[in-house]
Amino acid sequence: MNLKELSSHLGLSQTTVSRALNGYPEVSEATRQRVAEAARRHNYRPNTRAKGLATGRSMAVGHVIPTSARHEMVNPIFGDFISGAGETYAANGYDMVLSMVDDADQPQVYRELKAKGSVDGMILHGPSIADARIPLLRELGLPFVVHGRSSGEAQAYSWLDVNNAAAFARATDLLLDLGHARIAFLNGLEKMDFAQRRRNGFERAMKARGLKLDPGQMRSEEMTESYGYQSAKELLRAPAGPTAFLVSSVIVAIGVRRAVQEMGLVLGRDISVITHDDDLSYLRNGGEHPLFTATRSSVRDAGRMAAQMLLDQIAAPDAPLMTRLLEAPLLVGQSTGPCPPLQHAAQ
Amino acid sequence: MNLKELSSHLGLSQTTVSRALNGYPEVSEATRQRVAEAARRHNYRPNTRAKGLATGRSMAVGHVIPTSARHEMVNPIFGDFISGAGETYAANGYDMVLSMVDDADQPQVYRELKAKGSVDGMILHGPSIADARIPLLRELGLPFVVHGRSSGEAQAYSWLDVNNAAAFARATDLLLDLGHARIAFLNGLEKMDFAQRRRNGFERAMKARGLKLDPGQMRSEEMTESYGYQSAKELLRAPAGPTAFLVSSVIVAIGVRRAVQEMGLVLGRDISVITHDDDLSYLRNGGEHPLFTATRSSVRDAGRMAAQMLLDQIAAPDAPLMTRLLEAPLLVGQSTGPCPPLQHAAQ
DNA sequence: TGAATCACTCAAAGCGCTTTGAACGCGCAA
DNA sequence: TTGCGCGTTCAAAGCGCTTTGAGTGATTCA
Repeated sequence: MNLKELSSHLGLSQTTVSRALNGYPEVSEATRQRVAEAARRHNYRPNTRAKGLATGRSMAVGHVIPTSARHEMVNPIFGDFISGAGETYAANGYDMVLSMVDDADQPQVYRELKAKGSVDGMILHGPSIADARIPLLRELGLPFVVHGRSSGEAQAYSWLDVNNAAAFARATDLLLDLGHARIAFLNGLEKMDFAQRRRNGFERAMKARGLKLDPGQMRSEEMTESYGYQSAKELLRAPAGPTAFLVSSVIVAIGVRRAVQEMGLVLGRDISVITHDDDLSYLRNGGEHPLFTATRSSVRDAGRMAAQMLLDQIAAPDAPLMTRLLEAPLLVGQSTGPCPPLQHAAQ
Repeated sequence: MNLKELSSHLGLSQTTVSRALNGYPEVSEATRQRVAEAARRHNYRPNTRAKGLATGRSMAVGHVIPTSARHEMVNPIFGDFISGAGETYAANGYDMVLSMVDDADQPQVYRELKAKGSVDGMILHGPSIADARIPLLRELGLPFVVHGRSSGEAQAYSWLDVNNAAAFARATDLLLDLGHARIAFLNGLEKMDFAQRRRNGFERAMKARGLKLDPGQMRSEEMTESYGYQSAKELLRAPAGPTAFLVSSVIVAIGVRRAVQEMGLVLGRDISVITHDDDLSYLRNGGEHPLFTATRSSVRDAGRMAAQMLLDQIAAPDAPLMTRLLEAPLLVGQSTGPCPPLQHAAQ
């Protein structure tokens, strides 16, 4: 069922039918009703491609998800982020087109999406320090919103980010307040901007108390369970190992917990752990009394908001750029406690 | 840069340029070179919508991901599945359009994608028993491939599935061989077809040894960490609790592990656990000597394959339907051992 | 009464591409 | 010389929609 058929059915011109359906004022109310009714009855939906061709808009938003080809790794937060964003798109009649591509191929993909006219705007995921994609998107003239930020980018751009530095500083402060001094820091990959900021937060808090950093207790890797496990195991075995861990994701924290328990230690008593918690649906950390003490920020909400910001920007391209900084509250759970008076037995 | 501009640049007609770029034979080799070169220089990409309108194909594939609105839950395997599928699409010039919608809205979304002509085919995720979406898609006339199967669907359709029944029967057999008799079964939601099949495998293996099923030790829930934790905790506290767990996903198994350890028991000694392992990138279960004994099947590979099956079907709609059953080998890890002679202390 | 206004409707152009059917120029056989 | 076939190129139609600019008939005003 297309416009032509529908309008000949109704004995009206395509113009009138199109206008009736798109809410233009120069159509009598009676006709509009008649048209709407017929459209419903025949389950008529304007063809997206034709509509797009005529209007010059695609009613679609692109998400280019970076994947590490080396590890075949895709960050588990994307599912939830996209699910949140998808809600917003669905509510506004937008489609979401997804490309999952290796870091190296990203610029090419952006160029292509633009040249092919597949999308009206983009969400940029996983920004690194001085991310080259930001100037690229600006040059391409596609509206975009960055999930995260990119230090080193001079010009303004739209972004939505968690206040990672503040959150990790606060978390560090709590550990310090509890008497911990040897704090291991298991960060994400530090070419990622968010990881850099978390590190800054951690270092700032440590230095504020006059503590010096121990590079041997700071790591930076892709955030997997086994990264947490291996690191914790190694660090805890070493003499003068950490009494607390500051960790970048619940998945990594689960690995840390495994190591801790395997060594016969007790979480929250012998070893404290604070993690960032993206509030993933399948990995809920508990509500009132969470398992892990954590800085929490729902990545699904972030998806919803980022999508809305992008749609606003598409609707009003000349409106000023928007930015949004979300605070991540620190929720105390069962994984933190005062620093034990005696050093735990190494090994 | 569009066709018209490009061809006037070259002093050729749009016809010739279009044909040169699409590999038609009636273009001289010299012209083809010249055109290709110019296209490259100007970074020309045919506009997707225009091309789609002219050809009647959209060069896009739809994935409709079911989300449980109630739990804001999206199955964590989708990220990896889609990442695998995305590889295949990218290699073949297809886009992927994603809708994340509540179960209840699914039929409407399929109808709409068809009516709007947004996609040339679909992957159907998370089939339930007698899933109504299968007849719907058939009726709509869209090529589709099901990830999983749907018992109760009479007519043929394309699918790609793991042999869940066999895998879970094999896993159960191993536990029984190790002397376990009280085996708790933490299944996924049993309205899901895969969960039903896993249950069948489990029950078949139990009955084959003349064991009767204990409904009190069989559960069925959305596969979260806390589901595993809560269930294990409750079951292990009860008198005559299980000595082994058969579990539907690594996430759930992690919850079980937490409960086991919290109760002072040792995994692989006091309590055995076998789980299904989708080989998620951020939750690798270890290669040679895995942490969990598991039936393993890479959901990323499944994505790759399902996507290829769909593209084949789009290319040759009249070819016979394809189906593919993947076996999931049982890899022995550290979470299984002989049933302990004495019952472990309850609580 | 005629002109101007208004509310509504329409035919046709155009979005950027593919594809049909026609045309063109050339060499070769008759 | 004509005629044919071949290799190559082209003009134009059409995909399904929006939107411009032009009616049309009824109503109002002078």
